[in-house]
Amino acid sequence: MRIGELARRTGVSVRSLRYYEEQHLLPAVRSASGQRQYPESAVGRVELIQQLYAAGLSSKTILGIMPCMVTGEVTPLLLDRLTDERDRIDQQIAGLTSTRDRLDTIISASSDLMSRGERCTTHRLLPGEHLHDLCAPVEAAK
Amino acid sequence: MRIGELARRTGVSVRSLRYYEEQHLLPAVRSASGQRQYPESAVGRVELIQQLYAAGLSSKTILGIMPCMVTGEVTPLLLDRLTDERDRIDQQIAGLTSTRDRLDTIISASSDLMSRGERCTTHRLLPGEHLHDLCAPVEAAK
DNA sequence: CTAAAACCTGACACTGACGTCAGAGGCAAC
DNA sequence: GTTGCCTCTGACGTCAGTGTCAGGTTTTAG
Repeated sequence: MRIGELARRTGVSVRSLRYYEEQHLLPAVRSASGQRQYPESAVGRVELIQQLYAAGLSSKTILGIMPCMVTGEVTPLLLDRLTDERDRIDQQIAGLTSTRDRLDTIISASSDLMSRGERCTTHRLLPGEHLHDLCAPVEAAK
Repeated sequence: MRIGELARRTGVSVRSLRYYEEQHLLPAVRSASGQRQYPESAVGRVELIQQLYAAGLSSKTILGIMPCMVTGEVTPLLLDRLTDERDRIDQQIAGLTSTRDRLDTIISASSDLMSRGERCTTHRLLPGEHLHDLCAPVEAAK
């Protein structure tokens, strides 16, 4: 398969695929004329790369854990890296969940109040202060 | 409070605080000599900004939803924005969870095998292919 | 055979949230 | 006053992943 088809099938730009090769994430065999040739398995590999990118891993980090997916051997070092990343993602999820809940609280309270025709002006968003304390411009400091 | 203290108390760099002001996320009152003065409430505000940044919101997006936290009035438009962001975060969490599970599967299986002194060489990472299919360099294509 | 479409390399542009540096002024302690 | 730390503005640097363009070769369709 050539690069254009792989791009179409994965929804990833040709430019990105070349970049992945540059980062040694997606090796490609070259035809006599120098064109990149990919096997079927490249589709899944690109999707894996995209997923890891979406999870906030850098190309260097992906490269670091790729060997275990390439050779199928999981050394203790690789296992450590995988565990580190998993834990990082767990933390990220925790943070996102907390942010989500915070937004959700506002959304529920607001739509609740709005449905009763009231204006939400006193709901606490930040600990220890009321909404209007956040009004710009910030007033005189201590 | 001056910028240095705010930086220390929030763990955010002075540069970032100035950047937040530039983005109209964190207004500051100026002393006669031009130095920024922040009220106590700025601490919570900075933390909120950081949390939203961590959730992947851009400064423009944060600015877009900030009014409801500033004026305390939640217009239907703002409610829409909040809901959009909450939904986006939900999707992000879903993606991360799936990635996490994927890593976790590898981790469990590998440590399992390693504890039995075996080498993990056939565990399926990508649908339809075995690990060693991912070996670089990729072999001849169709 | 020829034109269009796809591919190649190399390079520069861009975005966003900062880091960093230069040069200048402000402020408290001694 | 002067020493030393804090702050100011302005500007350029960084990083990662991509977009985009130029100028040239290869493949494919008619």
